[in-house]
Amino acid sequence: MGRTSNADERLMTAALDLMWEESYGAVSIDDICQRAGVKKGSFYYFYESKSALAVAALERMSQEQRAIWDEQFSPATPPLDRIRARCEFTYKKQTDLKAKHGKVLGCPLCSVGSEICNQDEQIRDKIREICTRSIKYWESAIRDAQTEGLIGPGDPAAKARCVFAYYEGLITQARIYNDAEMLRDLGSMVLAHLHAKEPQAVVA
Amino acid sequence: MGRTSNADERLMTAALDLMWEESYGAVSIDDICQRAGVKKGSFYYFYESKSALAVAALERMSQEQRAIWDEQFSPATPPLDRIRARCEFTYKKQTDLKAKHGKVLGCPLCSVGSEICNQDEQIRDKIREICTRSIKYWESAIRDAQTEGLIGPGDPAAKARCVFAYYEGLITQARIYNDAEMLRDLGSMVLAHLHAKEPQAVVA
DNA sequence: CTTGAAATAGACCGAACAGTAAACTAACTG
DNA sequence: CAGTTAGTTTACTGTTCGGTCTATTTCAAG
Repeated sequence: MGRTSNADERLMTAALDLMWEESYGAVSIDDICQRAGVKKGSFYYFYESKSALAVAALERMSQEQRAIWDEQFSPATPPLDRIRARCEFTYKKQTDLKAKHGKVLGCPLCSVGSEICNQDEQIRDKIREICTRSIKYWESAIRDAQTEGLIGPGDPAAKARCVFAYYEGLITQARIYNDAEMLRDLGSMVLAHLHAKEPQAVVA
Repeated sequence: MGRTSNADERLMTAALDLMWEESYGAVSIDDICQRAGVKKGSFYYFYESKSALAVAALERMSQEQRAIWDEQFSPATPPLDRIRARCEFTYKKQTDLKAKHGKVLGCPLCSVGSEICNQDEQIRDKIREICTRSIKYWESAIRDAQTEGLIGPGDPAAKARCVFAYYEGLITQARIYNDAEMLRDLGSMVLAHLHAKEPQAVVA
């Protein structure tokens, strides 16, 4: 009944893209509407605020990425290979984004999260939720690696939080310095961080 | 000749505080003027824009911190102790900031840098400059530690960038999760990252 | 004490902003 | 095809924003 629309999805796409490229605060509702090809009236028909749209857009992104994460961190894959796969994917993705936008965009969880965590509770909570969810992938890989004796002992959850901080920290540096090549050896760097025995044990 | 004023310094203080607490984009010139007790006319007498003020405020902060860095990373101190001192200082500072503001504020270089690096070239360049400068402290400590055989070989500059990314990444996580206790063992975590032989080799 | 430079005050402007209201259009449903 | 519902459009509001302008105040040097 009634006419159909995908304006809500176009708005999510536009909002995520814009706040990823620039920042949450630098993007106005008018900007989002313009990029999405949606009029302001329709915006408020679907979302009550920019904040609500951001929450929806982040959750959608998280769900879209889920299959990729599940594949990369498949228990059928040797645990350290999972980490390497994730890191190589990230390097490739940041490289592609730079080719497309001329800028390294980094990770919106980190850039937007750090920007709004003291301003907007809804977005902050959603980002925390997504981060916590993704740390579970790292944690599981670390636990499996420990079981196989590939890395040393110690609380896998704590190690996962550290690896996540390192991983996101490097991506953030790549954004600030606009240099995707800082992520070329991301896999080796992360595995070295975990004290994993490595073919090349060079890069710190 | 003419009257004197410290309004320019009050503006720098207010601007840094506000964009540290919230974000660059969330703070208006009016907000800064109000907190500084300065009228808009005076603002534009001293600075040509919010961006110019931010650059000045960041540079001033960097200069004010310089003595602290020089002391913590004094070549008279054993290299790994320098790193530990810096990390303990950071933990204490973030704890104090949380007690004062009710929120973990993290590091403005990272939060503001990640926010505006694709928007404002002046601020971005200033932040890169300050980051690059502070990485030199880490690099020198790492090189000295290598000389003393405390950590393994490998390009000290690259290692320093990694440590910096890890250090800032952990601080960013503490901001997002509003949990200063994530930084309690910052020193041990950073030293473990560097594969330094440690009294307690537990935390990853 | 005078004079002029340094600094302040605050009114003002236009643009951009978030948000509203109501008329209008398209499509499915019976 | 008539009615209903979902979605769209546009014009409009009041506010906040960045930025300007000019009159005024303060102070220190001559």
